[in-house]
Amino acid sequence: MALPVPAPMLASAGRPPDPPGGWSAELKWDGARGISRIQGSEVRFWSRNRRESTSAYPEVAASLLRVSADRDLLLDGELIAPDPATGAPIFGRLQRRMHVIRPTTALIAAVRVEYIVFDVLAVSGESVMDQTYLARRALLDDLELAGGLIRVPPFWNLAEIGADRLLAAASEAGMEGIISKKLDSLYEAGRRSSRWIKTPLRRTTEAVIAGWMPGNGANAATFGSLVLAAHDDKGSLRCIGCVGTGFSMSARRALRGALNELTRPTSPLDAPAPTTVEQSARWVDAVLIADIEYRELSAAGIIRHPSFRGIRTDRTITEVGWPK
DNA sequence: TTCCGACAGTGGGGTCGCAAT
DNA sequence: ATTGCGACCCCACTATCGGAA
Repeated sequence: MALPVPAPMLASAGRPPDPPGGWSAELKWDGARGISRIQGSEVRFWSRNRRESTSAYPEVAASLLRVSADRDLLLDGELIAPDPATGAPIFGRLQRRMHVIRPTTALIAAVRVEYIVFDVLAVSGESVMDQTYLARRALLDDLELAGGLIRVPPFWNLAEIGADRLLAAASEAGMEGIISKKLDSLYEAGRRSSRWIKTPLRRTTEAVIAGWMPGNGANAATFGSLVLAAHDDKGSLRCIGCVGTGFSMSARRALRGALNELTRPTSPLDAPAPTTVEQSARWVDAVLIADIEYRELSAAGIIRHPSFRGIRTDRTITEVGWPK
């Protein structure tokens, strides 16, 4: 009988382990998690939430079938869409494929998808999740799956390569960070484990607080998120997104008090914000400056994965330039 | 009839705060 | 004191459906 498809093991966030002895490290791929099962001539994919996604990636399934050579396998990895120019995975590109149930051949040709296999969970129908990561990686290498749209990524001994060096290399290659994995750890299906630690590369910027969005539940009395803005290269104050995380409850209350004093009826921005913001925002005078941490700027100039770090008092709003 | 906007669904993610350990 | 998990948030993209053009 087929093994039930496990939910993937998840990494907790944090700095790379120190001391680094007994840990491996690899690059973090910006894509969508994919558990795959090869059984006879059938290949199927499941997402992080165990929703089947096979039909979205028919060409990847075909490629995986060719390299699997009739072995019964359960694999864990990441589906990515590389930038044709640099090879670095671009999440936005993958999104053009992710939700398309029956992609046309034109779409498949336009947006190449690759499967990065970084773990093996079962061989010949037998679970290997109770083997160590080091042992599973050895098994994975023996399977010789690389080829076509299938890649088996390298991993390093963290103590030998050094976290700082690998992070710098990740940044250089346009990757989203690194993942450290304890070499003797077992596969903890469905759990966010401290034996896998993801260290994303993040940037910081300053942003003008232009308003706030109402909150729900515990945040109904304060705010849901802050509307952020910055000056573009022409000096216009434009919305760069909203931040709704990173505040303690006491910071939320204090900020809401300060925002009440600054209320104004109209937007302080020089250009309209995105529709959803325009519809619900409560505007304030543009005088407060927030420290923001984020992953990257989207194509539309909106910060992705923002979190609030604090209020800056040593700057004036004219100094707040476009995030880099 | 065609086009567009709003909305839901699914993917990715970050934190806080409290209960359980 | 630490850890796990639920409850809040964030952005982007596609699919869908109803109403406007």
